[in-house]
Amino acid sequence: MKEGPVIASVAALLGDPARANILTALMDGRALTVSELAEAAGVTLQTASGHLAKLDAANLLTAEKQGRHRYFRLSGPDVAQVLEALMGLAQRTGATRVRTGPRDAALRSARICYDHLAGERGVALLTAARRQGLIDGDKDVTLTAKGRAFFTEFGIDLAALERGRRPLCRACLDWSERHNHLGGALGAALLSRMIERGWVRRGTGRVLTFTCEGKEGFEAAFIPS
Amino acid sequence: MKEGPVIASVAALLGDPARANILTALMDGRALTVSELAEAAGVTLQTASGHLAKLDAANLLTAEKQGRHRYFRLSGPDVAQVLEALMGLAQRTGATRVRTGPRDAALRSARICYDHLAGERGVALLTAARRQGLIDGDKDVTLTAKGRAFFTEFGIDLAALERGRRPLCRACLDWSERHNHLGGALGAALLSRMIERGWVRRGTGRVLTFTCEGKEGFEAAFIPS
DNA sequence: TTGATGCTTCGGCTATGGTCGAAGGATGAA
DNA sequence: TTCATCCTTCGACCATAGCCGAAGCATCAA
Repeated sequence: MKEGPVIASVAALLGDPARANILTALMDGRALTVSELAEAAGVTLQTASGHLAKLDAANLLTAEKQGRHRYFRLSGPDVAQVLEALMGLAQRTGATRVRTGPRDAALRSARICYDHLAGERGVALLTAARRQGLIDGDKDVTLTAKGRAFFTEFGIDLAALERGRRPLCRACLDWSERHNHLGGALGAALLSRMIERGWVRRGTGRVLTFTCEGKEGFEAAFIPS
Repeated sequence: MKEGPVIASVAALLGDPARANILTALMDGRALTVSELAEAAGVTLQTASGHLAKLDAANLLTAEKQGRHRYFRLSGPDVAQVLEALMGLAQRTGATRVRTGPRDAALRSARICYDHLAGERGVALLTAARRQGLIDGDKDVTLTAKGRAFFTEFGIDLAALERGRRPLCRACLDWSERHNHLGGALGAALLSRMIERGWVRRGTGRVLTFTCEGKEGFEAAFIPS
């Protein structure tokens, strides 16, 4: 009887269309200004400002002032994770409209979830990494010795990542697939490295597109023989 | 810009205190009548009826008529999973009040999540099972050959479970711990079997209490030597 | 200083929706 | 049939909160 309101206050924040738009706009992990978010949400500046104040007060967002601008970002990957879970639920329960545009297909194929790879490619990555014995475990996904060697070879400074506060590996449920993909510091580093290598390019919004070279490299590296 | 409202409609349903109370009351997987839910939510019968109609229309609940009564239950484990995720988020962001009563401690120790074991014990179970090589994998958790033998020995009819539609193993994120516990048909069967064996008893609400015998048996079976 | 830009606050309008009393089925018991 | 129980529907009330126009700060540029 007592825990209902606890979740209700959070859920109510996600339950307003304007705020939901703001949050989904931030799901790619970037920080956006108030004006940008107002446009994304389809409301005026004042209205957006009000919503952002509430989301900030609830610690779902963090604000950062830079000159005349104020940048907002999600306060953590777990916020994005809850949003993805809600999308999944909305999909199963049929609340979602049937959107089969090309943009949607692109999103399902590969997209950013906060700061790491999600979609078919993201799930494929984690699945392959497990099959090859690079990664082990269930939720507290851990790196095997073989995995450490592999990712170091791939160009990732694991020691640096481990100095940070953020967990190295983290499983994150994918809304379009129904499996996990790899989040955490390693997931983020992997995506940056892929972008660096020219394997993948950021499109508009959350869309990621793999280059030809990227597809080949991806498969050669993670799905050998 | 388009997916915001999709999640908003679901989130808005969870965002009303009365409805959130109803849903958390159902998180133990049991089916409850309208009157019981009205009392749990602290509203009158008419009000609850209205809320239930909405939740039903959104496919978050399923209704079942039995004589003069109408029983509602969650439409699936994923609903409970989203609720747990929201509780976790609420906790991290500080929306939750500090509840450190004995009931809360009991809940953290062991509780029902829809129909399987959650809390410290639930996480310990999955962790131990992985360590012993009974279970393998990340999200699509799978049973190893060793695991099949073990759980059959434990008194679970795996073949019967596999005839059902429900996935055998499923990882479910725990809100109090920050790890996964075991859901799915196997998770449910395990809990029933533990209750059958007198290892664990249902308390009020979602609380589960391990008997002395249960603690010993649990540790002997899952955390040997 | 003056002006422009980005954001916040204030005030008032409006609509949405949660709430309950009262009345109306539906089911089961006597 | 008659009555009691469980639930749903209707109607009306009311509070919450989303929305925008207008005005007020804050920052930067010239």
